[in-house]
Amino acid sequence: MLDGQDMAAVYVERWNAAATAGPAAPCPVRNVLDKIGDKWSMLLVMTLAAGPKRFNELHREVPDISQKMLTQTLRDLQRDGYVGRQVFDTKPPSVEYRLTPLGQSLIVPFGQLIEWANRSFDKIDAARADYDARD
Amino acid sequence: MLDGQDMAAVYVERWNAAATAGPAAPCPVRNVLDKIGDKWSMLLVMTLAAGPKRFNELHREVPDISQKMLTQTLRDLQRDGYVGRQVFDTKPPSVEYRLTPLGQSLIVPFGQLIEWANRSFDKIDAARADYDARD
DNA sequence: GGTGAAGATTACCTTGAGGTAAGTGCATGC
DNA sequence: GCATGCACTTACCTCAAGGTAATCTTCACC
Repeated sequence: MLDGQDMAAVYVERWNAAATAGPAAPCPVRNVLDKIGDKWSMLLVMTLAAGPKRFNELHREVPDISQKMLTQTLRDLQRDGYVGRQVFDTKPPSVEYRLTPLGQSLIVPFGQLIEWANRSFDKIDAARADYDARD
Repeated sequence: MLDGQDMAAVYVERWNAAATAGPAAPCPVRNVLDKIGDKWSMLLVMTLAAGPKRFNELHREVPDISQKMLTQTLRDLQRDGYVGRQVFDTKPPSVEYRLTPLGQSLIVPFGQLIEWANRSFDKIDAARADYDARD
């Protein structure tokens, strides 16, 4: 297990390597961070963590997402191998989405981050109030 | 320690709580995710993990960032309590940025994510090639 | 008196993520 | 025959993140 400094070095190094290699060779870290940073990917992954769901079922559980973004985010997650899509030949055809093993494995480190966020939010909030109080 | 399902439940629940409470009550997770997802915050945090640095020193180590974004990202990180800013009364005045204990504590869960990303990129890449091969 | 470094700030512009709203094809229920 | 549900697709629009480039102030050096 790496410590903080080594981790930082690996990250910065990889990043710079990708930057000098041009946009054709994307940084693995940036790649994952883009998914994590976008508005819906991780919410869908976490929603699917409870088990496989169908399109409209997902839409009901995450009501704020538009159909367009639900389709698009699901496609992206599928392309990257985080979720699998299975069409059942019923009438009307139904489609089921479920996490792949890769998608499930993301939940572990992402979960650590969630825990950190929940633990630390008080401090962040206090820091903000403090900062804003000094003009 | 929570397992995947519980983690998911906490995340989705918090998210929904924040959504129904309106934009006035932001989700702690989204809050942290926004920093992690933006283009420069985590790169600066990781660069500062190696030790305190001055403004132009940071600019030299992260050459792709514009002065504007360096200033702005540093301000945001400072406001949230991730980094501290110390002005030395030399001539010309020099300014030093360093991680706070809160900022240092972020490196742990974030580092797990970096390791996951590096470990998993081959699979993601393979999944993409596979997906793209099927039109 | 001109140049350069440090640490910014400002005005302006581009790009793309995401939202809105409408439409599609097919089937069942009333 | 009309409405409704499912799983999308398409066209259009908005807004904010981020980039570019110029400018500022203070001091030291030559």
